[in-house]
Amino acid sequence: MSTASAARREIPEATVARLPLYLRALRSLGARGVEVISSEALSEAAGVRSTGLRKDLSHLGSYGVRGVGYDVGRLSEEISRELGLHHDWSVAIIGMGNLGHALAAYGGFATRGFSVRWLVDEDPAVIGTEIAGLQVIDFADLAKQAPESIIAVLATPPHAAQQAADQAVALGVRSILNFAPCVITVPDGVEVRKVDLATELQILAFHEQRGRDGELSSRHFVSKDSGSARSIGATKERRTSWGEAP
Amino acid sequence: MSTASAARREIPEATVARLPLYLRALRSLGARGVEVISSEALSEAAGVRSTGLRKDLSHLGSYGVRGVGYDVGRLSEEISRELGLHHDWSVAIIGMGNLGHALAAYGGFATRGFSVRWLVDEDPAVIGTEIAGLQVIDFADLAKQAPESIIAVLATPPHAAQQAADQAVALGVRSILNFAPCVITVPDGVEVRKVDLATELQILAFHEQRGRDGELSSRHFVSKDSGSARSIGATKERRTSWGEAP
DNA sequence: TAGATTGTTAATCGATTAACAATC
DNA sequence: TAGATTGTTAATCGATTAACAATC
Repeated sequence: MSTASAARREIPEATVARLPLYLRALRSLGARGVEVISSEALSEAAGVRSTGLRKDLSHLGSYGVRGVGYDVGRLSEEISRELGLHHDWSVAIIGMGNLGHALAAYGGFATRGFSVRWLVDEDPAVIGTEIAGLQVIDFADLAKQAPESIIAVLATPPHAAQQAADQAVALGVRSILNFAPCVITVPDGVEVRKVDLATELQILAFHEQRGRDGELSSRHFVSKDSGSARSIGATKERRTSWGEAP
Repeated sequence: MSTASAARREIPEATVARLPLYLRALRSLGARGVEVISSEALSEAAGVRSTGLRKDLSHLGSYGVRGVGYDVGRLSEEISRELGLHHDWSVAIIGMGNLGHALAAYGGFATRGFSVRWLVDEDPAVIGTEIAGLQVIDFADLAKQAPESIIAVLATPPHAAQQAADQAVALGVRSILNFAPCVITVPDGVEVRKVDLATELQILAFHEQRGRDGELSSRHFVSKDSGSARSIGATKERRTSWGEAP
């Protein structure tokens, strides 16, 4: 399927991490009927610098038109393809506590290429119950039902995370999103990304503390990671209620 | 309170982002009765390289003893102080959908220096209800009750996030953790960090796709961001059930 | 053609790693 | 003293920014 010209471009890790932001912005623009957009405007919508955006996109190839900009639909397609979103990914959520429960019901995955298809727990009191339209199963059942490649979302308490990760890996899982606030160890070839909510708050606390102390020196708190604080004047559509989760 | 020697050390952003990981590992070690630890062992528990750990700690000062290691209690204290965790931070969660609900009930904040004290929504059907022992209030009430410095956790749907952020900022909030999958714009001096769940999955999908294609070239997927995939042989305590969230 | 905007090259900046001298 | 381990300096690496030539 891959042609000779498909020599695998190396895409910098920092760029990969931003592609989803561009895609998100493009989809939103597309939904509003925007068909062509400049790097300047797109970068603003994505919360990055235009020069960085162009550099990032240059790693994918040349999909823009000088003097004009980028075709929103075309660029969405190309980024989707690059991210591997042309087929849907199946997700298993492991650990049905508060967080696992919320993630199971979270609507934000389906719209972005992921189907939550399995909910796993080891507590007999939870197994068999229905959450967000799915039956909670145990690992043995997951092994039977999930021969294909899946992404595991770990939402167990920390003391159970390593064991759960081991079981997932034994099933062939090679991508894990870890919400448990602990380090998990996996074999080579398995990728782990982590989201630690309290860690994020602690980083904010650090800056807030520094900020108050150093008030008079009038620093600017332009965080590296968050990025979004950087851009000014981005789209400002408002209104409506927010009873439902993001 | 600050002495002349308290010339404000600049701590690199990358270091700040890792301090919470060190603290987490130290607390866990301390709870197990470990009193002294080498940079080598601590780095493994935290999922980083020992050389990086020492470099990070050197920004805080010299709290280790050559030939011996670090005092677990002392280092915990110093990092806590550096992060501003010697007083508890108050958190307001904005948006009581699935995710906001789960975050309100999430036990992992309290143990790490944060008190969730306010739950905010604008839906009259939700305001006044009780979640995790707290009454849901509206912004007007929050304005009355929260004169002090607070951290806002945004868990609204994307279309409502900017407005909610504006209202929070108007109340004096200067630190925002944004779970809504959109860019929000804030004035200088306000810091935003973001957590986008679908984005994390898309980054994993990218690597998984690459991995399968490039199988024969036997790459190693050592992600920059996740870091935890790097260390091998870290602590492996197991067992017990995981009915509850992390 | 003139104006706009991309894609790329070069310069800067920051973060990681390696090496090792200091010192317990 | 000998062995271990920190803290720091220098080298490498990668990511960001600036500048501008290519070109629609």
